[in-house]
Amino acid sequence: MSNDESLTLENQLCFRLYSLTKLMNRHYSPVLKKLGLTYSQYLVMLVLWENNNTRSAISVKQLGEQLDLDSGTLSPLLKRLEKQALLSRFRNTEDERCVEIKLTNSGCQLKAQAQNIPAQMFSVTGMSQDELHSLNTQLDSLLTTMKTK
Amino acid sequence: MSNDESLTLENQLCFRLYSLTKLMNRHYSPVLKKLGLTYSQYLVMLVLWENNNTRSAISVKQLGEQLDLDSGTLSPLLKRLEKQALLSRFRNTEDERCVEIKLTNSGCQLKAQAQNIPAQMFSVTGMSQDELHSLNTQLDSLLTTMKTK
DNA sequence: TAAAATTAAGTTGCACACAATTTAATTTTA
DNA sequence: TAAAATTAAATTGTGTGCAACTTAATTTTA
Repeated sequence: MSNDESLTLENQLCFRLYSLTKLMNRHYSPVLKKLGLTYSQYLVMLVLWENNNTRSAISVKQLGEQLDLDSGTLSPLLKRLEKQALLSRFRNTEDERCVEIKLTNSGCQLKAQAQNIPAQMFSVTGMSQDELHSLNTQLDSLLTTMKTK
Repeated sequence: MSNDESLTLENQLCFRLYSLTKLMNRHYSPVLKKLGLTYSQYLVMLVLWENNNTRSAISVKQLGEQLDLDSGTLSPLLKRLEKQALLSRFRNTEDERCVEIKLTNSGCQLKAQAQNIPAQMFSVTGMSQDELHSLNTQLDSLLTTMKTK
């Protein structure tokens, strides 16, 4: 491919990822709005639900590692979720630099309302389980490569 | 897969797309910074370069259709590019509702500095041309499906 | 152990995305 | 053709992402 051809929208993997991410967000938004969540807030809740976080806590730093987000993004986002009473934030007594996040009961209960979202979103893709799995594998390998470069 | 398993980060296509888009952006940013562009601004410039836009103009609406962005995003972004003297904006005299965008000479000249970016980014993916083409095809089909639902 | 370095959150500032609204121009239609 | 509807940009407000910086706590090291 010539330099000139490479420099077009339709030849760019990145534009496809960018467009798909926006499109995904637009499909998630109306569904998540019923739970009072944005997509990023939903990701945080996924991590907390996954760890059955009502009992044990997770630090902002750990959350940031799992979601690949820094405190500049997470701090205000977590404050909004706290204001909605979905989680609570408190300083670790052993190490006062760390802030720990715990689900409230209502944050834990919200999980029930989210149970059908993955299936709903899967149906929007129009893909088979096999196609989805294959695409996930390719994207994982790309993620791994790009993280190390 | 159970509802509970579906509701985890690692099982979500969307999280992969979201993470990859952010990762791509982090690889583009330092490269684009040398040209004084953000990734979104780069996309706009790609469309303008592609249409050899120094002579013929393109409306904000057309730009928005190609990039899937609305005026709420494009209007301030285009103003910033105008301030950098990369493009000019003027009302269409036939239909005063429309604003037309034209590259300036310096905006057109910037293309030369962008010529090697696609190859540079391709190398970051670590993929072969065949793998890239295959992934692009899969993402295109997903884009098409999700746009119509 | 006191000073220097590191670490974790939080803050500030900038640039998107996008919903919702506003303004002005054009087109439709009653 | 005057009123209603539509269209194109721009504006406003909210919520990310992230770079750069600040603050406070902890760890390292000289």
